[in-house]
Amino acid sequence: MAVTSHDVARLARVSQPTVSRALRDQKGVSSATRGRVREAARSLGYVPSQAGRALSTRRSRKIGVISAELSNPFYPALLGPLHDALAGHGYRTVLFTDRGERPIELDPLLDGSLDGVVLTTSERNSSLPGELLARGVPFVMVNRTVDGVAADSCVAGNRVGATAVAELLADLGHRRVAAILGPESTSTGRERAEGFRDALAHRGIDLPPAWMIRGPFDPDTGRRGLIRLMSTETPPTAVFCGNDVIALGALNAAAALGIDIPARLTVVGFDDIPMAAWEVFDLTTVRVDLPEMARSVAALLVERLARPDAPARSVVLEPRLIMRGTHAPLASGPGK
Amino acid sequence: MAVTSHDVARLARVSQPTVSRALRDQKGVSSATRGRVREAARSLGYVPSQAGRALSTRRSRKIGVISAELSNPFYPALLGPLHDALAGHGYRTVLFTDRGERPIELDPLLDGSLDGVVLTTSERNSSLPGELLARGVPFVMVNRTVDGVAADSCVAGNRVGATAVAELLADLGHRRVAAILGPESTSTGRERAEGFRDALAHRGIDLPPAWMIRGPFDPDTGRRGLIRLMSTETPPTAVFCGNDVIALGALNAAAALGIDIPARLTVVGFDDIPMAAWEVFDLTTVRVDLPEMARSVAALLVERLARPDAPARSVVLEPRLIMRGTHAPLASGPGK
DNA sequence: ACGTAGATTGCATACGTATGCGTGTCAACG
DNA sequence: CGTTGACACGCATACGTATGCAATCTACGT
Repeated sequence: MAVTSHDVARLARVSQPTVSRALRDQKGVSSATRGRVREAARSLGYVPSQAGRALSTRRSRKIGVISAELSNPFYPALLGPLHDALAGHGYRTVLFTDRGERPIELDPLLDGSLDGVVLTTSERNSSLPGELLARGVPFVMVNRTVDGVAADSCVAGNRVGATAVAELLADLGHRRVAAILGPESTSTGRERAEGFRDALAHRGIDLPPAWMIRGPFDPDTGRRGLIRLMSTETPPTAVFCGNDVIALGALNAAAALGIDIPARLTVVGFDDIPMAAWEVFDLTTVRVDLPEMARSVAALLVERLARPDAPARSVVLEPRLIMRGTHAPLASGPGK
Repeated sequence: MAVTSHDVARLARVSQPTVSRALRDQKGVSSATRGRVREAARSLGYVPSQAGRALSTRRSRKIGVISAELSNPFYPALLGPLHDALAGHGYRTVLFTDRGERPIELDPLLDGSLDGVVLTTSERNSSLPGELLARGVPFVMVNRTVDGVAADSCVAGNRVGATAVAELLADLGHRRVAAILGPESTSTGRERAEGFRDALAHRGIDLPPAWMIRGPFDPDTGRRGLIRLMSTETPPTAVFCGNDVIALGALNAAAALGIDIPARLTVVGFDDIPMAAWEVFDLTTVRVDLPEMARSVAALLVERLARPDAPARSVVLEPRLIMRGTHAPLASGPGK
């Protein structure tokens, strides 16, 4: 049924290897022959089989990317640029979604059908990097890292960013400050939490445990977290969210509760995903340059493929505060 | 470097074909041998090569899914369930993103490395279905269809849904009604537009061309459309949006313009993507059961794979109005 | 004891492409 | 005219798995 290079060879009256060489513009084929082969291939609608090629060359020019579910808007924001960056290096992206439920399926990553892997969802104690390392599968971690694994990675300056937020809130006069954070089991969750708490402490502001709420990086965490925080008698006047997705959830809860933002409550996020700039949110946040992160990851991976035994490298992207509309000075007036 | 079935065979002191049979639980292998092979495979960490398997069986158990960019929230909402539904039938999903710019790359769809394809982004005049048909690649169109191609498809009842919206707006007393619609070049764009216009006409309400704004199914279309509509001297009192993503853009513009929704303007969407239910939007819309659509598509494709020559089938999902907070009766009071 | 059915296993090969190596051709050069 | 070399091309084979078929073995019935 399918057209193979043998069919093309027969039509062009050459051998199959000559077809292979001609179509890939290798030298050793006369231009007359090349023309005949091209024409034959075109007229038959020949498309080289990737399976055959991969088997023969042991390379697929495909990169596996492990992502959380796409319904979490952070991941599309990262994956789009990543897809483009890899394409720029001639690699196709194969997406694997990692719903938390059960561990991700290993076989498709290890069976040699991928030239490399990008990990975006690793928990700090994940065994996946170790597996890949043991199998010799080149990989890069992005956004999150894993404890004690010497591998290429590209992450944001989480502590620096969180510190900047703490400074901002302190400068605005806030003293009753809370946080709705990501899981302790992720590097981003932990580093942003620590950076924020430490920087607040440095400014003499205490962050009581009850005001450090934890949950997955999803809108529901923000929603529930905010409801809990605001239902106490003396609620916080500012909330730092572990990422934008959590912050959007918090803003939704605020809308549901009728809480005026930023007049009554300051909310700050982290990442600056595209939706943060939407007018209904207008979220003050910490920008992580995701396109830059994507480019950086692609470059790291490509170099790793070229030199498998080179020492591991880590790239840290410095984040930047983006001032929008969800922060305000502490209301000094008559208050409530 | 990689472990092959030959390595396993050597260790288990059997032939390679026996390894192949043993690990796939075929009959004709004694349980003693099967045990030895299993153990050998386990101890070597053997993972069968998909490339080799695909080459030999001519099947990959992979389905290609063509989607628009993931930054458009409609697609994650459809792709998540679709991924699950296909997985339920034992198929893996391979994602291809179709940015409008240049036509999608054909070769990876035709080279035999996919058992089937799901099209989500077709323009009405797209040549892709024809190509797939000519090549004998099984495929199903979902959400959108293509003119004059007899192929399996699963779509929403776009005219019915749009009619329901028109009825609602008329019942609420609105007479100055506008629409911000998707591209005429898509079946959804056209059917929703026609259904809406016709149903309005049936109720004696005219939809002047200037109030039928067209654009891609993205937030910016909604944003710009609403700004244009509301900057006339007698703006509409209700706007129907071609899908939820456009509606969200419109709501953002309304927020930016300080337009009170629904008091001053009714906005209705189409699809009921998860974000429509977020409190900050609380969008009244037409629900398309995307999980059901996904299941239906998966079933259609699986049956197509089983019987390639069966007649084409079309499934239409009946939509349902979801009343939330962005619609209201026409303000009968003193008005502005 | 002998034939036979059934179970277990190996042999040979196919799938489609890529590549090392050998062969043939022809022009240029001595 | 013989030699050398470059060039174009084909032959053989490898990549890893699956499968039709033949071979071997076991057990059983007569």
